[in-house]
Formats: sequence, structure tokens, C-alpha cells
Amino acid sequence: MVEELLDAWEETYKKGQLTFWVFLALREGSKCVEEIKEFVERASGGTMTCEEQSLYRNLRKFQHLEIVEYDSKKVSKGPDRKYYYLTPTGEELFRRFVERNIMIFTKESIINLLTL
Amino acid sequence: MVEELLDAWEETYKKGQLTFWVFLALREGSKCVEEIKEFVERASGGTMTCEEQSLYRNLRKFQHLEIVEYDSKKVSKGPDRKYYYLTPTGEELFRRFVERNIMIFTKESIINLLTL
DNA sequence: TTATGTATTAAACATCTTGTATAATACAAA
DNA sequence: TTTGTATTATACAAGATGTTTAATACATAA
Repeated sequence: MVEELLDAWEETYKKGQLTFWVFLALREGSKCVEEIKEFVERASGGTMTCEEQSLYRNLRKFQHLEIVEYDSKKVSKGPDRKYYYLTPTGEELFRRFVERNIMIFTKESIINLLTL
Repeated sequence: MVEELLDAWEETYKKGQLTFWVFLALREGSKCVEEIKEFVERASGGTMTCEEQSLYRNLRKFQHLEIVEYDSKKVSKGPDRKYYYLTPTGEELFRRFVERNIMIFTKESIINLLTL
């Protein structure tokens, strides 16, 4: 019984947190969708996951808000990939967000990513 | 412009986190709705807020799930108040949740509340 | 050239949470 | 009896993510 509650709680808890993780990913350097997804899952120790569709949707929105931009890069196979990065506005937004909110990580691997 | 984005981001970011804060509050000891609200705002350094209606709604749901119960207590003025507390199932749920998820607080005032 | 695979964009629907508003109920105290 | 307060109940709005289904664009292989 506790398992179902736990799953439901976790699912809900993570809603709304993806933006934060995307910013965390892009602060490391520009990344394509696949790399962002990998970053999120790895950096969170597997506790955060996301669908690529959600990333595409978010990134397009962030583009319109002018907080991310991208460069198209050729890769070995298939069509070009878009490598996203934070604009100065995006950087400032993230900085302000972390200043104003309680940010929440107990795993050492994350804490050093939060250094501003 | 950054201000509006920040407000919108924060509003979304906090959705789904109230459950966590309610559990955090009740782990300190049984509390009525008003006290839970005060706890959340104080313990989060003002970064988390919530409406009492949302607490009532959540607590009723938690009751049905048998993760919280309450005792009615007489107070100096007005009708009795319900003082909620975690059931053993609720305690276990919280413990498991914190084990399984990256919990995210940089403010010292919160970190010691997370001690299990 | 044609067919195939992959990245990306798009739109719609479901589910869930919180904010907000509006009522209704229950009960203590003036 | 009237008033104030705690609680329950309902409904709607706003947002986010998961999921599904298509469509578009383009590189590469056959």
C-alpha cells in the first residue's frame, strides 16, 4: 500500500521541477535534448526522469521567452541537432531563482552544481 | 521582465510540494491547520506559502489514505480544533520518500528538520 | 531518385496540484 | 438568539508532465 502512495507522491512532487533541471543542465554547457535528458537522470541519481517530448515542449517555450537559444550542429548521423544554451536573461533568471527559493539537494553530486 | 518569469516559475515550482511540507510539519508534533500553515511559512524562510483551504483539502485526503489522523482539542475560543498527526504508515511513507528522492534545501533551518 | 531513419514541431487529451470563490454545517460563547 | 470560528464540500481556472498521434525536414542508404 505504501508503494502506491509513494509512487503517486513522487509523480506529483516532480511536476514543475523540470524547468529547474533543464537550467541546471544548460549551466554546464550547451546540450541537445538527448544530452539534457541524460543529464537530468544522471545528475539526480535516477530520481528525476523526463520524456524528450516534455523537453522539446519546454525548450520551445523557453526560446519564445528568450531565456534559451540554440545553435544547430551537424552530427555523424541524421539531421542536424539543436544545441541549447542559456541567454544572459536565462542565466540571471536562474541565479535569481536560486537566491529566492529553497533549493533542495542532499546528494553531494548535486550540491556542487549549485555553485553560482 | 525577469520578475514576471521568476514569479511564474516559482508558482509552478511549488505546486506538488505542499504534501512534503505538511509531513515535515507533522513530524515535529501534532498541529492544527493554522499551526501547519505557520510552520510552512516559517520553516521555509517565507519561500513556501499555502492557503488554509489547501491544507484542509490535503488533510482530508491524507485521512482517507490513513496516513494522518487527528484528535479534537478544546481551545479557549470557538469550536474544537483538529490536531493532526502522522500515523505509522504516514511516518513510514515520509521516511521512504526522503530516502528515494533528492530533497532540496540549502537553508540550515530546514536541513536539521530532515534528520530521520 | 527513392526509401528510410531521425530530429523536431504540433496539437489534443488525461491527470494531478494549488488558488480562489462560494456555501453549508457545526458548535461555542456572548 | 445571534455571532464568530473551524471545518467540509464543490466547482472552476491555471499550469505542468505523460502519452499519443501526425506532420515536417533533412541526411543517408539502397
